[in-house]
Amino acid sequence: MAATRPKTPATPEPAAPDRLSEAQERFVQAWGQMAGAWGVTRTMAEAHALLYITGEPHNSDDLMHRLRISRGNASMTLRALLDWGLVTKVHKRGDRKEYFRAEQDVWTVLRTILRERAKRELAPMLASLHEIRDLTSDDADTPTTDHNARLDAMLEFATIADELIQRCVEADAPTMLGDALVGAGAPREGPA
Amino acid sequence: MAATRPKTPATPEPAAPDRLSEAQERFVQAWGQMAGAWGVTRTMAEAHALLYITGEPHNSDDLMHRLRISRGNASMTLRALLDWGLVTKVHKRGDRKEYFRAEQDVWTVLRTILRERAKRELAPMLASLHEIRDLTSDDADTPTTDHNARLDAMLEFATIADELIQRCVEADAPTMLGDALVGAGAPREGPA
DNA sequence: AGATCATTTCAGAATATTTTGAAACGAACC
DNA sequence: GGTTCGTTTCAAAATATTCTGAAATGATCT
Repeated sequence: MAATRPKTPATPEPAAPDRLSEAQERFVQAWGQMAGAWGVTRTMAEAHALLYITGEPHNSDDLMHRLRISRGNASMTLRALLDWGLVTKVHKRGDRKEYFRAEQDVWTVLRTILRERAKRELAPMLASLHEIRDLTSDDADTPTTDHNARLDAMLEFATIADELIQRCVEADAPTMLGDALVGAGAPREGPA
Repeated sequence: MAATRPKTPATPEPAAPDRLSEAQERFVQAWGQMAGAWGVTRTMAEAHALLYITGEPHNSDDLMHRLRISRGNASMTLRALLDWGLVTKVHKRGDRKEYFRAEQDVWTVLRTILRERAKRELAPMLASLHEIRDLTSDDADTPTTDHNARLDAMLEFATIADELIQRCVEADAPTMLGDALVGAGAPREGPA
């Protein structure tokens, strides 16, 4: 029965390279589904996933073919990833093309994403909250005191979140979870 | 000069209710911009913001008018918020309409969002990663060892994130930042 | 300079997401 | 039973987002 080329129609045991490719492909897909969670487009996430899981630098053409996207899209996607700081340029001797490599440490990737999202989303939010708070700050009317309390709660929340992220961003990989998150300004009650 | 009704054409000092309305409106807008960060639609975020900042229960009609959305949209949005657990139903005596109130504690809101997103996004991701890992688990080929290492790093990362979120979700508000985040399984190197 | 190859740009096309509005449904009253 | 008022549903419309592809730009070589 068992032969070097079995006639079994349904793939019985794919060769190692095939399994690797399939694993890579599925990883790219899975990571692409998380795109929303990271606040990037699906293609950005897929491109990043490909660069991460292969570990190798790739150029625009590689992306075009493996992700089946247009040249323009590949260019824009890589530029956006560069802008986020999720990939870096790599030059290859004797090759005119530009290559891109993804950061290989997952904790650094997380810190990069936290930093960018805090900058792009949290900071403007904090600014808005402060402005809004000023609208009713000098008002002693009863109807606004409740409103102000709610606004202040949100403001404190956003501020703590900002500080927490700041700590994570500044920490180095191994201490991130340990040191960075401790004593981040939790709203503790008693003093002693 | 100063009179009970000054003639100045450009609004010099809006009455307190006006400033309150404006503050509410701007808060709703600001919160709506964070919609992407929470993984909900802009309208869901705006509706939640309105219910939060006013502190009062509102019905479908209130939402329609204050948010200028259709009846159908208001219904779907409220149902989605209920589904997320971000609002609760409130019944008013002698009123057929259903009212909805937003959770007032911001840390509880955060925990709710973390719980839902972990369930909807992280859990499927973890499942996928395990499946993918199995594709090349029994493979001793050199090309797959690097791949497996990267996949394992990602798997460990996602697992820790899941545990961390779990702790936050289970913690009660005041201890969330303090106790929940400490000792969450950080990848420490040396033992001593 | 001119030739060649890589990259960027961006208006229009393709997709995906969100919203509408009217009809169907349901629940509370008479 | 029927009527009224409120809610839900969902196909079609409106919007928003992402992608394409070809032309423009830039970069490197002879």
